[in-house]
Amino acid sequence: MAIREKSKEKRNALLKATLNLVNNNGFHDAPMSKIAKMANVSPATIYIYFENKQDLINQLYLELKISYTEQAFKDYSENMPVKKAFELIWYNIANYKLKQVDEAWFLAQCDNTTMIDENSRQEGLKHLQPLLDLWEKGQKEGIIKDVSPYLLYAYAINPLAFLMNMQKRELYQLDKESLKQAFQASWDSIRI
Amino acid sequence: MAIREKSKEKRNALLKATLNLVNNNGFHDAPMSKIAKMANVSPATIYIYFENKQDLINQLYLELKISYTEQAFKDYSENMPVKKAFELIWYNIANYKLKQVDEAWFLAQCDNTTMIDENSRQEGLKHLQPLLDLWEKGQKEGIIKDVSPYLLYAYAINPLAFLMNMQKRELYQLDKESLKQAFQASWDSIRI
Amino acid sequence: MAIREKSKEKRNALLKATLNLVNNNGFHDAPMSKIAKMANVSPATIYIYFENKQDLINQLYLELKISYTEQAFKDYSENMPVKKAFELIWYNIANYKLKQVDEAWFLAQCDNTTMIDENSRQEGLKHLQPLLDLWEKGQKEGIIKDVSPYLLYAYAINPLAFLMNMQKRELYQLDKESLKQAFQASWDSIRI
Amino acid sequence: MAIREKSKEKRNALLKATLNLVNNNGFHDAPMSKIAKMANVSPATIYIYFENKQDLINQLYLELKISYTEQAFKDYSENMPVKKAFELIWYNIANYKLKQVDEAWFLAQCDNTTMIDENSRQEGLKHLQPLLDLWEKGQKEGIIKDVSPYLLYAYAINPLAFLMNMQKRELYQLDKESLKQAFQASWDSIRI
DNA sequence: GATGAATGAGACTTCATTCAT
DNA sequence: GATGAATGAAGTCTCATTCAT
Repeated sequence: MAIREKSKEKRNALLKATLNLVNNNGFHDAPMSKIAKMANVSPATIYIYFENKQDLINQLYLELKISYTEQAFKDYSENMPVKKAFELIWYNIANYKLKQVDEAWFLAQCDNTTMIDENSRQEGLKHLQPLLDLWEKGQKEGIIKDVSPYLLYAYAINPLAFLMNMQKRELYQLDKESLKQAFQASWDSIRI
Repeated sequence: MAIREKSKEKRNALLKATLNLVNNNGFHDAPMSKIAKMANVSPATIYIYFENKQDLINQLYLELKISYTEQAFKDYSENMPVKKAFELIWYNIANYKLKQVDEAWFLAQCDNTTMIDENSRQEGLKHLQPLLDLWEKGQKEGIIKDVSPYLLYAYAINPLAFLMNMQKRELYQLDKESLKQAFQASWDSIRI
Repeated sequence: MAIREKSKEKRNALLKATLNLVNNNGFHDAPMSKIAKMANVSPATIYIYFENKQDLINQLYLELKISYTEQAFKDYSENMPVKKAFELIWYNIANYKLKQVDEAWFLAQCDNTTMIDENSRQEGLKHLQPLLDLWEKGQKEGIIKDVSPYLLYAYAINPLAFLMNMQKRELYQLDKESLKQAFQASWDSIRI
Repeated sequence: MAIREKSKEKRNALLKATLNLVNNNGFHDAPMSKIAKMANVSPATIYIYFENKQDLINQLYLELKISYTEQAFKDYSENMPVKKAFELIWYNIANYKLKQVDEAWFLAQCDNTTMIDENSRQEGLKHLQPLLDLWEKGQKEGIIKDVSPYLLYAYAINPLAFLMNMQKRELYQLDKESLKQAFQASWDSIRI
């Protein structure tokens, strides 16, 4: 009665292969056949783990988004002082984008593209709530500008994506010093 | 000349159709046949005006990029005071992204994707030189932080792309007041 | 014996599932996986009971054909008078087609299609021999037209398949009265 | 401005190839690739002439059905006496089934199968109306049994399909004499 | 015996591009 | 220059069957 079980390994290999191919070749030219080959399975096997290509992409997106936000709020607790807390989260995010370049790059592509279902996108957004809460707290304390959280995000967090992009293209080097500069800019843009 | 005019019309119709289809359906699912249909020409006709699909996309990208930077430096002259000049350029860019949403959205997709040749991308970057020069001037005058122009761009300009994205998704409204807030954040992040 | 019983159950479930799927979806779109699911077994299990898909279909066909002819000759004995005997058999067949619509419909599909091996088809034909013998007897007695048994079958029996077909499509209603009419037509067509 | 036009020839070659393949191999195992090869075109070409496989089958069905009924009513005029008229139509149909064996066999498959859309089937039925009208006339004149036209069709016409089937399997030979016998049986079954 | 995972072959269909007019 | 037909190559996905437990 013991049978082969769906292996987490294979699933992960497929997700990883998808990530690599989409990153290097774009969503177009990341055919299922190549994904299968890269993951060392038959094309048909993909459909045991995922409903179809869209589902594969969606699941990858969600999984990465979750891992991303997990990292973002590592060591964070709600009763830290606002600036300290922001700094922590900011560096967490920066580190994620620096160390998990491929994952970050994939997420950026999804956010600027029609690749992802609106549903999955919505789902992915939810996980940032604690940061929004933190900003609200900061606004109440008179530390942070009283503007839309979207504006805050645009200046405090999103520029990291651009910098990472430039680094990936070897136009810019994100070292310790420039990280400090970047953080300073982020903070200056949102603090009162 | 009548013929040349007519040709220009067809070429433009093709570029416009491409823009629309890529924006709405993504680069995948923007087949040449649909582009042709939308531009009211035969698929074969596309190949009179463009070498192939990649060339079509590249040319569209460059054309938009040029129009974008033209707008960006409208009314700008090198001997304006730095902050005034920056404000002018910033609002020029903001207006472009607000009014030519589709064009701006297409450019954003290109910048976060493998759609475009590295060549064309380089080519597109050149046109921003005057802004870089302005920043350098500001740095010499001690008005602007002494950091990489990429960092300055990441904070001063790039956030607009994010805000526009949110506005397109109807999550955020870019009105006069919020534009003012955005400009303030931009300026705060790069000024000394 | 418990095991053998259980096995018989599974085999029957598979045959039944095949019947249903082929009837509703057609031979195409009756994949082994769906058959398995409908019979609540694993796809692999099918291959314990049947050699392959063709074998499954063939066996189903033969089984139904046997059950069909069993019904056809229920209560029949060779020394009944010809017309009485024919009436008995005719109504037996009619009842089968009326009550076991699905089975009858499946058989009709097989008889008009490449689904079935020529072998199995031959095998299925054999079981009608008693009817042919009856006709021969009737011919000798000068009651039934002296023509090929195929012709007799075409007029005496086969029309029931068409009527059943129409009934299945809800274009025609086979009630007591119309059965009587049909029998009369059958008899008129073959009697001298 | 003159361009290649969709050729009737190619369309016909495709329909013919489909007919042959479906007849010989069944609807399953009549893949588009084989159809294309048999018609000497590229698989992609099929989709210029037909929307998809279902459409190809549907169109083939309708075309054959029309040609079938055209033949059926050849030389027929409404003011012929009932029996003469019936005989004419009956022989027209018989001849069609004898001479256009493949076409007739394909139609029979469609009528006993899920291959065809219910829509196309309905469409195909319409064309038999004149025969129904003839029967109604015969009933008013007291020549033909006062029963449902479906019953009349089942006995007067449908047996030909069975006989043709047997002939195709070389179990029965439909020569002049047996045709006469068959017509007699048809007439006996429906006349008063 | 029974199973769910796994798969190679192949199904239908689409696409960028070329052909022939 | 302009076209619609035509196509080879390739894409996504399904299927009958086998594997490994």
